[in-house]
Amino acid sequence: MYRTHTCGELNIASAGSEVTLCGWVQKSRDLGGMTFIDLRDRYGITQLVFNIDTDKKLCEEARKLGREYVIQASGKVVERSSKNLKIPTGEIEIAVSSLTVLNPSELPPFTIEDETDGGDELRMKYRYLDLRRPVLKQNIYLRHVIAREVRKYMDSLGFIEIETPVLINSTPEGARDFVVPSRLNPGKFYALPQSPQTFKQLLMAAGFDKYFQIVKCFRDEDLRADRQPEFTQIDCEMSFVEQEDILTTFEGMAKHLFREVKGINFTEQFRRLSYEEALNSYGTDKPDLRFDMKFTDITCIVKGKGFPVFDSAEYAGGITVSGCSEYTRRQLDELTEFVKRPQIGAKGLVYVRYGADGSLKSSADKFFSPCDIELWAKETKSSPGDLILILAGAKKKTLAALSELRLEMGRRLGQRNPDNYVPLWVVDFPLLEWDDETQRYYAMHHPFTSPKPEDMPFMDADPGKARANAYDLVINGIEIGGGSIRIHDSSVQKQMFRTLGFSEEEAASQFGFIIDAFRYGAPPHGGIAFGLDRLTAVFAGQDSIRDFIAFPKNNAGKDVMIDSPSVISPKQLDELMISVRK
RNA sequence: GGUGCGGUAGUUCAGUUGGUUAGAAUAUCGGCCUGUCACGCCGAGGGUCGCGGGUUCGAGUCCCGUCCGCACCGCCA
Repeated sequence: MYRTHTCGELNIASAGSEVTLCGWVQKSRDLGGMTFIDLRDRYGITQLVFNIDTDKKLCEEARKLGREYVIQASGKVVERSSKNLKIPTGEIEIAVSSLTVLNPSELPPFTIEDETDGGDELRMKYRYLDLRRPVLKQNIYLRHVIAREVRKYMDSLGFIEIETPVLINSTPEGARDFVVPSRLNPGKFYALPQSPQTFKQLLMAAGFDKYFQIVKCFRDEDLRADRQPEFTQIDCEMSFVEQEDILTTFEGMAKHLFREVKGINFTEQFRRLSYEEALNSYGTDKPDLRFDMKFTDITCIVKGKGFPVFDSAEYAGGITVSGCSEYTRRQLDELTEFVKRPQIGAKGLVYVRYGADGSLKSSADKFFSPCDIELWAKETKSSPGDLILILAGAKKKTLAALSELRLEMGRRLGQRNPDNYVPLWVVDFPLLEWDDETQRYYAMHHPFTSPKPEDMPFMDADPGKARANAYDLVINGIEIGGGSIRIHDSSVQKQMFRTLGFSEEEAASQFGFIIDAFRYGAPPHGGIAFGLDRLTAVFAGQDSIRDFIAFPKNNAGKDVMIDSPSVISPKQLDELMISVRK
């Protein structure tokens, strides 16, 4: 037996007992006559002590131990004469009587500490060392706990976890697929699933009325801090349900997770916003509702006064920032620069300072009378001490820019506290989205999403107006999950394919199996999928999902530790009947 | 495909207007030290300034190109 205890479990109650611990040398403090060693494992740190008076030879050996040596130490648990109350094991130490080096270590390229001296790039290259750091261990553990609690909750409701295949077919809709050549079928390719969407619907047709799966999904698109080419979904589907059933069931799951993982009890129902409300009030379909700062549409009242910027604008909207009327010229210039960045793309920023004394001073005073400005202040429900920020231009772009500005102001006012959680359902998404480039409609969610029955008449006349039985769960401005009630009626499905511009043949060749299946009695069904990586990051109050994945990819989709992707041998290419263009 | 920021000691960074031998912290190594826990004190070693080219008497610093990293836009049903 290598060890009797871990490095995180011994305390004052264990004093006097003989124990054996294994772990890594985190740090040694050599005081001359005595040497202290912090021994680290997954569970914590326990101090070892060596005294030259007790055992000179052993003490000499201890002095030679380098960082990250793997050792085994036996001895007696003793109460410390000077305690460290910062760590759980800080009241005791091990008076070591025998020491074995299980494996020495070369000097690691960065320090294995929470406040490491290593940069991102280096840490990614030596990810297995990075993962030794307690902060990262906690992240990975948090992910495990969330997955465990998901399984507990789902099981308690009678859901069963079913695996679906990873080698499937490419479909042209949606994200780019990762493809895998088939050796047995030369010239043919599998694709990795972007989600198990069609398979979970087939499971409904098969009568598994409550399915879930914690499953890897793959999308060959550019990466972001919150987007990886392979990521994990909590994928769920239910039969004989309406939208309300899904929202209730999975709001329950979210509440269960908040309670069990974070100790937060949500007693009230989560807020709900329609897609349209979300867009008009916050400029985005995933608003951060930790603070309000709602948009006010002032297009009508600012037009026709001779200010060309406003007169030519399709939309003008403002936000009221409380308590910022004293913003300096420099701060306002900073905000102007912020919205003019190419990523945001506003042409400029109009502001009104509503002084504490009731005075109104705007950057467009030239064109507007005090009366006009007063009307703006009234319309935006501003009061003395506030700052009103106004953007104008093309509607879609301006709403998006104003949304970014709103988030920036929320951040500046400290209203985006990561320990505060505000979940939100966004509902009534549009069914379709027009694409200018290809001059056709695309399914906003996917082509199996059902239209709202009352919007069916739009399908032929004005498809852009049709709303879907689709919903997203948003927490603190992060899209955590989304789903829909699916189409189970083959005539509706045919109508959908028609609206998307698919011929019967195209629909049959791409989705024939699901169309076929639905001819044999598919139940009404719907579902939802949550991003486990994002959910974990949000629970830890972080923006990037990379530190919640044991072995993530970098910005360019590479794993720098194993140097992937890489070239394959001519022999392999030959077997796959593939030639690579030079 | 595009925008921005960055690349200097093992590591994290500083480096002024282009000017002497490129610095600090930390890590490492050696010495001292019996209650440390960010131990302390003394000393030492450690540099292809990402790479290539250009301007200049002289380039870490300016210019061009290129590679790499991060964030973002496009993209992500």
